[in-house]
Amino acid sequence: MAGSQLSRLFLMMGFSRPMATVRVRFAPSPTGYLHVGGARTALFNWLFARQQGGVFILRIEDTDADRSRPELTEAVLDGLRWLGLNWDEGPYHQSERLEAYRALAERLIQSGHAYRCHCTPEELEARRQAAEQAGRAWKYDGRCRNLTAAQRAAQAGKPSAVRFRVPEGGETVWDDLVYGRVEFAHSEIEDFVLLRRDLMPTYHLGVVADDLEMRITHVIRGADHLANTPKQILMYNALGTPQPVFAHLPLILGRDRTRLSKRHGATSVTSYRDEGFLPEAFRNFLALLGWSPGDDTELMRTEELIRRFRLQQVSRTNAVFDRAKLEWFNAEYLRTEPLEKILPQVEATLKKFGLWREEWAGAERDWFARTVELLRPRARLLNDFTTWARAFFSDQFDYDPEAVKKFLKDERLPALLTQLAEALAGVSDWTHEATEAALRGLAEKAGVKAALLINATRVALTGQAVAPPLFETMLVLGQDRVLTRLRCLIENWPGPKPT
RNA sequence: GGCGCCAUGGUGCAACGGUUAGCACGGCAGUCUUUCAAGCUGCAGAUCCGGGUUCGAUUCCCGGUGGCGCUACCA
Repeated sequence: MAGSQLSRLFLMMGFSRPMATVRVRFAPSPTGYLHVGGARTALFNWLFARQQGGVFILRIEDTDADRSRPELTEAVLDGLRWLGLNWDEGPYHQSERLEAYRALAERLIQSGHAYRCHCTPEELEARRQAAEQAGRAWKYDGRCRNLTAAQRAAQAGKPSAVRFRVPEGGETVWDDLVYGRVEFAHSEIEDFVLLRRDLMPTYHLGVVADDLEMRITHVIRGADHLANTPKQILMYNALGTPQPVFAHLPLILGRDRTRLSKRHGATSVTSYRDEGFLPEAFRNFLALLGWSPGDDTELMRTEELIRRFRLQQVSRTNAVFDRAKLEWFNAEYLRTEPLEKILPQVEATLKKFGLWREEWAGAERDWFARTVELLRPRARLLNDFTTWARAFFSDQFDYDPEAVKKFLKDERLPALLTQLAEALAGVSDWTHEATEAALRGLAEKAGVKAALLINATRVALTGQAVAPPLFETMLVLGQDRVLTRLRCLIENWPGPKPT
């Protein structure tokens, strides 16, 4: 038979059994921007899909009309695009599939797995309060669970919600790819609402209907959904359909160990983009929040992440978001990525700050590349190119007060720098060697340390106390600029003047 | 409160019955140097507590404590 031949073929290829194509989804609700936790969930889904040759689906869960903001969908997509998490299907919108959810709810009523509940939200709230005041844990009391035919008929046509009929005894157990065996007693699960009285589906209905419809094989989502899982499994059982594999991800916390939120600073991943983080660095950092390849490897390009990622290796412990480490990753990528991959990103950053000049893409392309190469070992964020390294791309820059204080305090400097400008003006071949010889020669003649001149000149040329090695800096700035900036500093001397 | 999950230095991860408990970030010190990074060297710093099981527990079991999550006609 063809099937068994196929099985044998898979066995020969090293697969234990022929598996259906992996299909995973990221299903954000557009109630906010793409935050770090959501981005990590999306990343893990994406890594798994890419590794398995599967399909990564994007689904927008926008059934809460009060809280969903359509324009935020675009913000979420924006974040995913920045991170390079491309999706193969979608984005699907739940708001466009309302009929399907209503039909599924009806089907569950027909099969006896769900029922109409006529309790109003106000009544429910009152009973909940009463129970809590009496010190009892509230759970829907099942008032409408077993109405007689006559009672149902009396309510026919009136607004009602649809609730799932949770089995009375027993428990639901599943084998989570991350958390292992997890079980919940049915007695702990209330008859949850599937369809609201306004006919909008709740999360549970929408998720199960869509995961079924989209043939999702693996549900990879935050551990905050752990307690939702038995409800959904109950629905799969009621529908007589196989359930997907579940893999829950530990949560990402802020420094104070509470859930990451606005209080902890940047909450949207695009704000990290705006600060000048590289997407590949951010991805690498994110991948290591709750997962490790099992050894000490940390720097992993995307291909390696895809190759080594294992859901089974995902940790069960919540992780604290460590900004300092993220910055380290970024600095590392800034220094070590192939220059061609960095240049366009520096270009985009300069454009964003209005410092870009078109000739750097044309005639002065080499100059631009050399300059970025010179600067990048000391940069931590892309934005450093427009702030700290501004003087390399613009003649308009300020002297950092700290630099002035540190390196321009010697009263002899105005005179010395005047002589230095003269000496440098006389250099005919503008090379590292020639400029260095001119400066050191002057230092020796004047009887001062070369470092005094070097440090002061660095401030003159860059406005900063920290910059690349001076003679390399002179080279990329060129003779005219160097002389101009030296004279400019002397004329506008910000340090102590000779008495 | 109930239910669930988790617990290795400040942080992220290793060690899945036997290691002087490893790596990275961060911190500190030294080195290099033309400032600052980078690099190199070194230092400090952890198995939540208590019981078991075992020749032997970070590891397995139980209890406690703590943290987090859920507890909606939100997702």
